[in-house]
Amino acid sequence: MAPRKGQQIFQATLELLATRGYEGLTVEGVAERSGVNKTTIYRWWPSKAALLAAALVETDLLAMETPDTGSLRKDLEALVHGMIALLTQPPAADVAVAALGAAVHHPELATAAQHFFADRLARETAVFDRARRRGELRDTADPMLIMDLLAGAVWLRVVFRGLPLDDDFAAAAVAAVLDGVA
Amino acid sequence: MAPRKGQQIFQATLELLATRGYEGLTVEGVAERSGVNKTTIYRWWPSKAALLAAALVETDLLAMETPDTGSLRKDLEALVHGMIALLTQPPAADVAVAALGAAVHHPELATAAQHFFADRLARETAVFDRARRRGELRDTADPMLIMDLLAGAVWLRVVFRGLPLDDDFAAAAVAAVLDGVA
Amino acid sequence: MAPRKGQQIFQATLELLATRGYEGLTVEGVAERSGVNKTTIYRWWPSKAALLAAALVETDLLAMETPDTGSLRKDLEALVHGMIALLTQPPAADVAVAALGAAVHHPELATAAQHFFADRLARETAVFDRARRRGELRDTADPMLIMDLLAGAVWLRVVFRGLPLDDDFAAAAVAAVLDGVA
Amino acid sequence: MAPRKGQQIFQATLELLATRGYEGLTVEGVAERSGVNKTTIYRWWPSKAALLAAALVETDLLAMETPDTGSLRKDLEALVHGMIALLTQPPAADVAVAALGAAVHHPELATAAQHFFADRLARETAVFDRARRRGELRDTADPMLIMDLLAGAVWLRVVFRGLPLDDDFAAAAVAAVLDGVA
DNA sequence: ATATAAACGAGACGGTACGTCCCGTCTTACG
DNA sequence: CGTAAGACGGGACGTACCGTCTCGTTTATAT
Repeated sequence: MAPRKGQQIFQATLELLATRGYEGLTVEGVAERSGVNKTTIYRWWPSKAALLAAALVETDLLAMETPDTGSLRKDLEALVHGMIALLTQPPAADVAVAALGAAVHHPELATAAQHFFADRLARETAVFDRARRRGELRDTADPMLIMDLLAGAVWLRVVFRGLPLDDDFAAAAVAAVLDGVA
Repeated sequence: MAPRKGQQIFQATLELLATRGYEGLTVEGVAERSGVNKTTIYRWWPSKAALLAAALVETDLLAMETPDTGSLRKDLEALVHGMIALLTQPPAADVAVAALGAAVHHPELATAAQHFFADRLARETAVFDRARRRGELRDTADPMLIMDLLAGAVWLRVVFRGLPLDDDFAAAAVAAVLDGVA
Repeated sequence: MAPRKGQQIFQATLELLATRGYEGLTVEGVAERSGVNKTTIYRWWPSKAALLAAALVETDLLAMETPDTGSLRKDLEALVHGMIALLTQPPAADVAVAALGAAVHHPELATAAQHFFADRLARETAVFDRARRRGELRDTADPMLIMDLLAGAVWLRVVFRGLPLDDDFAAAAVAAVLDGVA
Repeated sequence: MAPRKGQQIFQATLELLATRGYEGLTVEGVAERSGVNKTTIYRWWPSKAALLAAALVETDLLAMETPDTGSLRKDLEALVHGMIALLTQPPAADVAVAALGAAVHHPELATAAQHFFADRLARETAVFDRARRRGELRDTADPMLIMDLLAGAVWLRVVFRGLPLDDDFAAAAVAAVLDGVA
């Protein structure tokens, strides 16, 4: 259940998204770039957002690695690092930021975003499980909350505040959450 | 330096944004709704994003109150509460989420978002100053970091995960940051 | 040399022509309505016009009766009557007018129209032969011319002038041609 | 109330109609050929048929001359001649036949056709008035009927029978109507 | 009865044109 | 003489059919 040139279409979709942004991503542009007729795209996906969501599912551009350094602090710093890279290092950042930004406005992409974060959390759980076994984490600690604090801060800093993030930020953020600020 | 029907234009802009979303917000729609010619809008603002940025500056829909409960924890919980309300309670939420979402794609709005968060931080600073005076906060604690962790988590939960947030979340998030999870 | 569901196809063709007009008659519509795949239609007829031409050949919706009242005048009036009915009484009129109108633009249908009128003329010849035997017609009179004058007038009135035609018109037209107006 | 390049649009419309037929007449084609954007055409005319109707009203390609030879027979022969020319001599014939053929299917064009024939009849009336004054016409003779017989026969012969028409036809047709065939 | 060929259905595709929406610019008339 | 109405070129939208193609699956007939 996929068009014959599905890969070209997805690739063109992500390329256009990365280079021209979400509003510059047009079905006509994708069609031209992927050597497919516009009709074919509409035959398979009802909207630009649905097409992009499908392309995002297929790509491994946004894949994450699950760190396992032996220390929760280091693992979390690595995760924050990965998040920073995801939102700042081209070409993944162009895709990730634009797609997450568009998810605000489009249900199909919102769903994709939910899957994206749910999938990440599933992998991150391993980190917390190991930490808990090592006694590095309180029993009451909530992994989703911790990751949302950290990842949310990265998003806010990078996208909303437009500030650059360095290694120190990762360390400081992780420290704040692990050790508290009071 | 403002058109005669500036208020109607801004109001129409925010109404359209709230009801139809960012993509449904069109210059033509604003013109029609505010009884002004499209040309007039283009004379004063170069783009939809700039118009919206201006409208956001003028509105008090997104204003915040600075809590002063006598306790940092309570103050932070109140701030998180406010953030949750901002992103979930209509009509402010429709405007705030759409505008912040669009800021990802549009420089003018990104600038507005930066001002928005800078302005909030300036007010929040009072909370931290008081807390520091009361000895509720380490000297090394970074207010901006703390607020980014908390506000970022709210954004991520509400917008990217699509999850509802309640009072417990505010308390838990503040506790994590204040007390640490290790 | 006909598809298995030929009758359904022809019926669907004429139905669509009658209800939606020539432009609303589409191969896809015929395929759907007749429970046949679009490919099958294209296997047998090269175009919409060819399909319609074939359907018209098969139908007896446009058949005529040859009058024989014993009087040329009465016979001609009956023929004019039949022509009026053909162009004004549904459902035949919907098909006949649309098909003849389309014949202007499409060679296949033009050929069908020529056959249609040639066939009618062959039958009408009997009327004139009898009249000539009865001495009701000059030797020099040209049956085709007479019929073209009468039938042409009906077409022009009904289709181009959009006027309703009644019995008096038939009588007056026949009188003009039989008796002259000078 | 007309677009700035109205003349170019009308000209392109009639050219395309003449060269490519009614179905080959496309709004996009007219737009391109007349150096106008498609949007502009839709701004002024709701459909292809309406555009064509407007173009036909403006053109003098289909204008007729009113003969005045001093004899009804000659005048009528001249009128039939003109009708034959209108339906057979390019470029007028391409436009006239296609437009009248399309009038069968489109209300706007049907209206235009009615005006066209009504206008012709108004001019032809002069011929009949003169003839009546000269005593060449019975008092009961109906000009519209006479013209419909003659013009209808020309249409039927040329378009539906696909036969060539010569001077003899004009003479014979006029003779039949003036003198009768009985 | 069964092979075999014709006919068919399913459905993807490139393509053209449709008619619409909105963009941002430009012309023009008027107050 | 500047402002505002609105006409304009332009790009993309999403849709409808077109006519073509490939590929299995019936369905009849002719051994």
